Amino acid sequence: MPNRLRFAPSPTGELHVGNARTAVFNWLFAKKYGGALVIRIEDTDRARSDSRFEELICRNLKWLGLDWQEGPDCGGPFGPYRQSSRAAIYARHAGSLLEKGSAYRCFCSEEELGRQAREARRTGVAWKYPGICRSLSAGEVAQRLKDSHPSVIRLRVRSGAVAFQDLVHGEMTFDSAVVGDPILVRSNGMPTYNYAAVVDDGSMKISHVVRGDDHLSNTPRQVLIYEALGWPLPVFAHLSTILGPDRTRLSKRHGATSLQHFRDQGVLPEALLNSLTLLGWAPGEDQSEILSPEELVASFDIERVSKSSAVFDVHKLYFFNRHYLKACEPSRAVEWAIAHLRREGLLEVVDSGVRQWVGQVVEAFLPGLDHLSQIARKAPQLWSFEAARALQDEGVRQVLSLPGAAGVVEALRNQLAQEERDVVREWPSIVGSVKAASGQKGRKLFHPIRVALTGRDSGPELDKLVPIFEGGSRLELPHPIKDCRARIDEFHGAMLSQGLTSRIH
RNA sequence: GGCGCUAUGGUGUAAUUGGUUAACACGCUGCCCUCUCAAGGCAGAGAGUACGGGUUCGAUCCCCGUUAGCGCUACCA
Repeated sequence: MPNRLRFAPSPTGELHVGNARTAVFNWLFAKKYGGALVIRIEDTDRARSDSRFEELICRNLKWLGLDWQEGPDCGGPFGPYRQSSRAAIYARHAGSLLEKGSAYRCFCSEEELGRQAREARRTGVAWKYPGICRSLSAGEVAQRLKDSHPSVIRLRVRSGAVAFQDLVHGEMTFDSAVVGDPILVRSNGMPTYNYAAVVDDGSMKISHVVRGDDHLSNTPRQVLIYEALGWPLPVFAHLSTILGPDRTRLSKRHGATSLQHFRDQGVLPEALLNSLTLLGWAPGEDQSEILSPEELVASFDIERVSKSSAVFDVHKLYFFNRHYLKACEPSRAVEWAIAHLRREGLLEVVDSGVRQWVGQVVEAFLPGLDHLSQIARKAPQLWSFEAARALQDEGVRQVLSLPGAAGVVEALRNQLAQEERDVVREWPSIVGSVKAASGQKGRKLFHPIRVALTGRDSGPELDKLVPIFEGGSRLELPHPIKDCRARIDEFHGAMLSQGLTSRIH
């Protein structure tokens, strides 16, 4: 029964899909059994670490919907939760390991060992630390220390088999003979990853270590450290790697993979969560893949997690996002759209009228949007209606070449010329009159109307578009919206100047 | 070089853990609906389970090899 889980990111970059999935699995596993999740920041590599990333990572995890009980932001009984502030703890345990003889000081030079390793590699021979300093006497050690020889602390690896339990790979066994005595503490006093991770997981009483399978080969080394420390072993679960479409490890090269990016795009957190959970895991046969956070927690089973690597497919994420976008409370999408349109400079002062209007826009354009930031792009007919340019469009020209099309445009213009008509309320009757005057119906009626009013041959229903045009035109917007009369006049004028109405009469 | 992990349609996964016409979702194609696109509904194409050997009456499933990809083999994490 898991009672303490952990997610331990390095603050060396933004949180991307692969790491986020590890966090999600930890969270789901903890949630499912009522365990605690702790966030620990692995910043022993000072050169690459940046606290800016730490903050960003936590913010993005929260946005995703995850929560944790202990961490750098909220403290907890096993802190501190940043490795950079735990130096004393690592030093203390290293000291006792040294005292027990489970570890020893090594004065071998980094350059010399590196040379040997490279040489061995070149000649195709297996190489591990030969144990030169293993049997230095206490006196020798003291003397070299006094002469301030740089030294590292190494674990004295015992011989024999090393075994541990892995929830996704099963029982794992390695031969300790293949691992050279690993360095625990570097010559600059900083702990190495394997050592710090063990000291932290052990002292934080982590019961289940759920992490990427790039650590699988490190685990025997870590198990040996647990043993030396005399600590009980946690249960492990090594998760497969997440790959990009080209089947290489997901990275910046694949572009948009950070959570922040998807968040900025207007992807809903529940969609990302759903999509991330399906990377290497699937619900039972009879269950839908569309699962709310609560359902995910209930269904998740870490022992059903796949052992093989998974390609992250952004199309499937968008599929989930379209679904959740349609299902979510409209006001959520509207508020998001308002914020986005503001960033784009298409909105300034937002009063209730504007809010209501954006609501209409969202309702009309939402079906078919992968994510909300597409809204301005998918609705160009609102802000950029240019009749002259529209007439260059192949699709538009095709519509206008329909027999009677020019007559429809003409009739619509005549109808709208009547100033007293309320375009929105009387739209059905306006269409009726155009129908009567032009003698066209069905697509031959609606297509020319659509083209004349929107400049495009496709888009949401005219019944939805007309109120958006009319309403939008009365709003104070940085980029004014043209109303139907302005549109038809401009379009008709452009047709005239291009000689497209000459054959009507 | 050594050690380890992995391998089911294009993608993610299923297959009561040896008996199925190998299932579902995304994507793709087509049809219906419809003023158009999208949405929605319906249908279809697409794998014989990396390859080769075993074991078995029978292997996606068990065993052994091979190949490929990946990881570790660092005073990176």
